[in-house]
Amino acid sequence: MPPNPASSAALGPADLARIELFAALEVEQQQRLLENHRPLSLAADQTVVLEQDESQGIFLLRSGLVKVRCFDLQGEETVLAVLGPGEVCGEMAVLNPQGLRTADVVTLTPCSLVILRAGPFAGLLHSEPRLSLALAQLQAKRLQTLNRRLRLRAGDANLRLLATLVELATRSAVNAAATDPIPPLPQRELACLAGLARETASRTLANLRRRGLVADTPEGGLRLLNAEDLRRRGLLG
Amino acid sequence: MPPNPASSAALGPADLARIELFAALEVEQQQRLLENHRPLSLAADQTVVLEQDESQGIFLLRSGLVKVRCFDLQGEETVLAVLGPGEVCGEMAVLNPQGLRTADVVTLTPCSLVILRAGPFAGLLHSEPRLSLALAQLQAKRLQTLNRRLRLRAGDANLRLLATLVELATRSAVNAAATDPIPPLPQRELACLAGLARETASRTLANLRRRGLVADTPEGGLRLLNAEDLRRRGLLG
DNA sequence: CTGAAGCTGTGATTCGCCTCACAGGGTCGT
DNA sequence: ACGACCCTGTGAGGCGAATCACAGCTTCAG
Repeated sequence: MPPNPASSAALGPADLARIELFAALEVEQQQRLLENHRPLSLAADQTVVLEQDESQGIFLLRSGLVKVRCFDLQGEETVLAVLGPGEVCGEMAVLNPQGLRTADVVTLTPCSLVILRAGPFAGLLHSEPRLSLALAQLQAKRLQTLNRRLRLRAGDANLRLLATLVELATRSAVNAAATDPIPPLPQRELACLAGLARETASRTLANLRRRGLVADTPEGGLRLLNAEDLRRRGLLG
Repeated sequence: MPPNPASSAALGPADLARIELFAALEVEQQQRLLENHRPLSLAADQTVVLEQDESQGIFLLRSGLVKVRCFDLQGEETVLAVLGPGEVCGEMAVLNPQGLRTADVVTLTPCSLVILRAGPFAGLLHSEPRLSLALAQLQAKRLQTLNRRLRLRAGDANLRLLATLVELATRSAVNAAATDPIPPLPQRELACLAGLARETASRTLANLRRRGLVADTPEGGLRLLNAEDLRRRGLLG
């Protein structure tokens, strides 16, 4: 599928400046990172990068949601992160000496993204402390959200599903709130994100609807209704 | 308790060179980091840093094991990481703009560690790409082990306990193998690390002993016996 | 129209772990 | 020596989620 012309047009330093990782760089440096960039548009449920893939490249997500996942030996899928507009992935493969991918990235919704060449990025990483420091800070943030994820795995089905919905809502747009709408996703996907069986997700969701904590949107998605309840559960902030 | 003179003596650049995070630095830079460092010796089960503590400082672990943990709203403890000799902690608080600690650090065994001043470290971070890059790489490694931890939470009690024992064994010394001995820890602690009830840890451990996968050491600790079995379960590498 | 395939809801059953309860054996202070 | 305390092992019961099974619904291709 050819890239969407509307989304690939006019990509410039202004786009990078909006991305935390690159915000501190000089315009000229941002220009260099943008050399030979390639736009990429994908439908939902498409693989962006494969584990063990050696293809180098930094992915900027312009719109849509993706999940970062891996499989254990029994074929069980574990979701490591959900990324939304303005976020970056693929930067860990550049840090890794072997340059191997350590996880899959798969679209949850239709996505528009941009691939930057890894070479200039890696080069700049060695010469520009602002970039490597920003990267370390990005990783620190990733560690924080992963910590949160780990904590939530101890909770029951309600908590886990709510936490998943909060994550989806807050990442579905830049500066999104927990009560912003969540794009339509199959229950199978929600269950997988929450680490639950599909049937349990269905029952739990029905439960949340009955309690007035979640409602369906006209578009077929979901919306969290009770921010106060979420705060009480420690799912905000 | 005063610091152990034997362990606090003669700390110099050679010590830092053995620590991945600082290995790439010039000797002169290492010297600067060591200015005003303080040694610290702790018994088992002592708190090193408190969550929300604003005290700045980088901790180098010279010997012993510590756990990094946090609590959720229900008072449940979640262990985020286990660190051993040669590892560093506290560096995330320097990256964090507010400088707040995001987790507790508690000793599992008697520990000898060194506290570096945060100021010089933070300064060097902004001027020396080798340091900030090494930090990003350290964070990347942390993310990897946290990913593994998250995956294992999906497994059953046997897998989780074995994974915990592997982690303890491999971190109990520099370059330790999974079949190296694990220092004595109360079952309560093992259970907490594995995310299990104490009784379940006891029963599961009995099970592993019966199957010849684990044995007690004369010192009161444990030792993993069957590396092949661990490999089959995806707990090595 | 019709059948295939995917999604959702729901019951019934099973299984694993948590919880409660308790007993025996160390260690320590007094 | 004695109790207080913590550690370990083990039994019994209950609960929550996975699993199995299926029915109604939509979508879509032929």
